Amino acid sequence: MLNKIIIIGRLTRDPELRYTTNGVAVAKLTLAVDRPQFNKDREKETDFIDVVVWQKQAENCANNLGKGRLVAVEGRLQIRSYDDNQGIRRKAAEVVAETVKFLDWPKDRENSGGNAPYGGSGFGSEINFGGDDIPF
Amino acid sequence: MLNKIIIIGRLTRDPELRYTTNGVAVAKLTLAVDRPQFNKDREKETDFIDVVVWQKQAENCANNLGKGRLVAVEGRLQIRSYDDNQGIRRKAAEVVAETVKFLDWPKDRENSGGNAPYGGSGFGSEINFGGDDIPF
Amino acid sequence: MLNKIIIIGRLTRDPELRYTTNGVAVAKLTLAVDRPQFNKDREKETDFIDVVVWQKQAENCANNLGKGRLVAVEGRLQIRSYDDNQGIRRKAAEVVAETVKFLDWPKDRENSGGNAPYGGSGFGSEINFGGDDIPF
Amino acid sequence: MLNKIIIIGRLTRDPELRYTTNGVAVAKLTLAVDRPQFNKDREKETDFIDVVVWQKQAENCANNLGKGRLVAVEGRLQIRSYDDNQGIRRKAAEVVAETVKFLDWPKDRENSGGNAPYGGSGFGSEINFGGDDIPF
DNA sequence: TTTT
DNA sequence: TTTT
Repeated sequence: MLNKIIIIGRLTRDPELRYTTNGVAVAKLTLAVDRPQFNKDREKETDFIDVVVWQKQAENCANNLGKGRLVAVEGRLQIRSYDDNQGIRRKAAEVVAETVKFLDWPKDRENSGGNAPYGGSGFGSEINFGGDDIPF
Repeated sequence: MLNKIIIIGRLTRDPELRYTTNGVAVAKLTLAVDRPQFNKDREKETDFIDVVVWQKQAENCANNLGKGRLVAVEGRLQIRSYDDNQGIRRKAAEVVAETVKFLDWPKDRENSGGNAPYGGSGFGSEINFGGDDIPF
Repeated sequence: MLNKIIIIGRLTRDPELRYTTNGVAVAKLTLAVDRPQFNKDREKETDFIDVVVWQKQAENCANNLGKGRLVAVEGRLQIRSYDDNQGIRRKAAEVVAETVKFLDWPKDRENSGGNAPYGGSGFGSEINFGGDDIPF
Repeated sequence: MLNKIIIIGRLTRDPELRYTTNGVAVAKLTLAVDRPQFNKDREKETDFIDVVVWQKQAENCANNLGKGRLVAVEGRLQIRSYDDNQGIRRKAAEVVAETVKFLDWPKDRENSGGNAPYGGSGFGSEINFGGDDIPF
């Protein structure tokens, strides 16, 4: 019904860009997301979260991001099932990115992984009606 | 940079449907969102949040929702400036809905405000590539 | 840095309640979260997401929820590493719940997994139980 | 029922720190949150969002943030009603912060508005100060 | 396997 | 102005 995740973290490595057999770009990132550290005595804990980015955003990430970069990812949590090389059913979790924002761009020049996957928006669509105002 | 809100609440009244001069449907909902009540002695507190829904989703809401219905809204917080009837600059806050989910539909037959504002998606786009698998 | 997920879905089975060796209650839920279906021809796709709930909320869930119930979970995505029975390093993904809301309670009498930020959990509290592991 | 907002933006001015009559620290920030710009021809649009931060986090923000700084705020949208100086009922919208993350700290030394869920705030803590009002 |  |  609803599945929304927002994470901020740093890339543990450069993005990995591939293309599907249909020629669609897809990039894989891994984000290190530190957990809040309430107890200074305990060692730092980190979740390493795989992120999948599609299409133009994938190429933007591949071209503009690298290991160590800070990003915000908004997307959904996807649980994939697959059979490993011994034929055992395994599950893989990854975040399918809707948007990727670059947070530590030098001097913050405008910076995002490229929204609008279809040339459309999905969001903020109301700003595309040629200046229509809300009639209330 | 990022502006994402998710609220669950009940409609305080029936949706109000209008059309812009360009013929675009837009609905206005008000949601009563109860705050968590930590202290049973204190009276219940509620935020009444205005929600704006566009296009096909607007008509879906107008046709299917009514006062008292429970919905989940995902969108962004928009702060609009306007001049009141005395010429004083005022601010209005509203949530511009990206998606509206109907949560108390009888028997939960599939139920949403209608996504895909442009026929495109904006989200979950990766499921539209004709069955392409992630090549990792 | 930031790790926030919100999902709405139905329990695929009754909650499983256990206690850590330190006596802390922990419940495990699995949620079926349907993906938005843009193409009516494709079959419905669903993510099955494991959710871990701690303390009083865990007992509330165990006492009040059952298979098929609709809930909203807010929490964080946790990636755990472990060695399987062949000594191979595996990863498990689960949502650690901050709050669980019951959405289809009969007549919607007040309904939540039990918040109680003071002395209760708030968020991430589960990481402070002296090293208790999830007993599943 | 559920009310969660996450915004990333820059402070339009230095934080304003005050204390309630009960001695509780509260800071007010205003964030400029740029909307995604799908159409390069249209001028940039920005939402200016008021944020209220309580307790230790308020002092952390006042001591460490200034105009122009980039932050991520997680919290809830609060709609307050009040009477203006002409006795007219007005509404004010603000985000009550649960956490504030500093995103452009020099060299990213550890950096947050101060979480501390225990004895600290967690979420919604601001509603437990014996009726203290926001002193702005 | 991991980032600052 | 307000929902269960």
